[in-house]
Amino acid sequence: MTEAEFLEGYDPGVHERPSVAVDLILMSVVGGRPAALLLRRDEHPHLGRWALPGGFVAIDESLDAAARRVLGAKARMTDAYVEQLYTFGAVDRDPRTRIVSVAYFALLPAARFAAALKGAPELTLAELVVPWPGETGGPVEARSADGDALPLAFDHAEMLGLAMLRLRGKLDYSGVAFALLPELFTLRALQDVHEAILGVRLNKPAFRRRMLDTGRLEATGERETGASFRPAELFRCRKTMPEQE
Amino acid sequence: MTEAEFLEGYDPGVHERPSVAVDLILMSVVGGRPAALLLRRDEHPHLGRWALPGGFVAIDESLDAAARRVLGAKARMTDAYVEQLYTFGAVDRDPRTRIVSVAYFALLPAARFAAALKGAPELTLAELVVPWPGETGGPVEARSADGDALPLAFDHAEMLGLAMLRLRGKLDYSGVAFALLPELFTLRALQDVHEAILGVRLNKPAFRRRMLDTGRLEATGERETGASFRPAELFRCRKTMPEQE
DNA sequence: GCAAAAGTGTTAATGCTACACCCATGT
DNA sequence: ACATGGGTGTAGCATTAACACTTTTGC
Repeated sequence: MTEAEFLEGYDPGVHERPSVAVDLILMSVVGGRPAALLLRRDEHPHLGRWALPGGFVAIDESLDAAARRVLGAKARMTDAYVEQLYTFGAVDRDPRTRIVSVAYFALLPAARFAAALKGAPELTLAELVVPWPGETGGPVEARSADGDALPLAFDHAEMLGLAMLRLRGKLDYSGVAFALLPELFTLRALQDVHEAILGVRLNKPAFRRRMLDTGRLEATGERETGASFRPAELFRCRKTMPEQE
Repeated sequence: MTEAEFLEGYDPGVHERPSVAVDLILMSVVGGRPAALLLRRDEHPHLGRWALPGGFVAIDESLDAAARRVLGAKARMTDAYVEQLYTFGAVDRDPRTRIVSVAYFALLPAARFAAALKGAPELTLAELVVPWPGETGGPVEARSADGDALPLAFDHAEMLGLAMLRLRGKLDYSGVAFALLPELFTLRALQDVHEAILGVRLNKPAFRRRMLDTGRLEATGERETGASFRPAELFRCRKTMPEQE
């Protein structure tokens, strides 16, 4: 029997299958703090709690494609830095039925974050309360702009915690920071992003030199405008795609 | 309507669902080289090629539990360091039907690796051919002890590549190296593991000091036996579980 | 001129590399 | 005694942290 003949007669069987979903952690740094976009659940289960945007994976759709589809449908976004984070598969993580969820994070510059909020008013900006320092990747709390706690649905607090941990880990060797900044940015803005994610204050001269020495930055000669003091030079990330993993 | 009433009446629906599987990368360092255990496929598809041990996730079984079940069933192993690696979800990754596969890796000391091979003779030891240096986490080739190429089934070469990359990344901050060594080990053995995974030669005195300074090692006072030269001291990893992620 | 933040130079501390050397064991 | 690898000390080099300082803009 050839492989083609085998496939012809293959019966996928009837064992019960879990549903497969993707959940999207739309992240940015807003006002010097890490933030994510959440949806208020208006149905059971976890009615009234806050959840990550997500959706089921179609049978003819790859996981990555599903993540991008959700990005477009829920946040009206096309291009963004998207990366798979972790797959959550506890049996009772969703009380309705068995759902295995592949968590992705998408990194957005603050401006496009705000635009997404405008274009999709059902989304809410949540500031992430990360237990600095020495955090372990455990659950992270969310808080509204007013400071109110936003109780999270399902295992989404764990997802946010893991996303923060991954981000921290990749910060200094993989251009993720640039995905959180506009095309042109100042070194100060880059430092702010690093400080927000790491949760520590960094030394300015050391940080500048470290960044410039990586060779990933390209000076534009342009200057920031609008400040009432010396305008900072604008840089651009050299065209090396932030490599996966 | 309360949440309980909602769940009572919930209909999981009839949308077509992918199968969910786990694949297990059983890794060790054997003879100074990274190695994994593979199974020869004796059925279509990919008949005659080499595959990672795996299995479908049952409807009432968490992903982690499925990985441990496969570990026990295919390798007659109970305790090992097991960690989720990545989830592979391309539509056509398996020609039979849509299968989303969650890859895990399990790290074993060389001795238990050999024991697994004995207890499960259908397994084959494969040496991993990693393109040093500057590898990107791309596909990795496997080779038998005799040096013959072992063509891999499905996307398992990508899984092996990603496992090597992850291992490399976690080596210096997360006790993964200790999971590849027996309970008691010499500093030379620890260095051999590091060199095998990183693919570079390390400086002996610097490596010793770096390891001792971490505080993760505990001197036992015991000595290695059987060598025809000065016996090395045996160390133990201090009881801090190798932290996840 | 003053305030505020950009940007630069200089020094100190730290960690790593390389090499040399001594130590302990079996033959 | 010697060969072999374990183990330690020291000096040189590179990277990084910390501080002080100069520069440039708006008011």
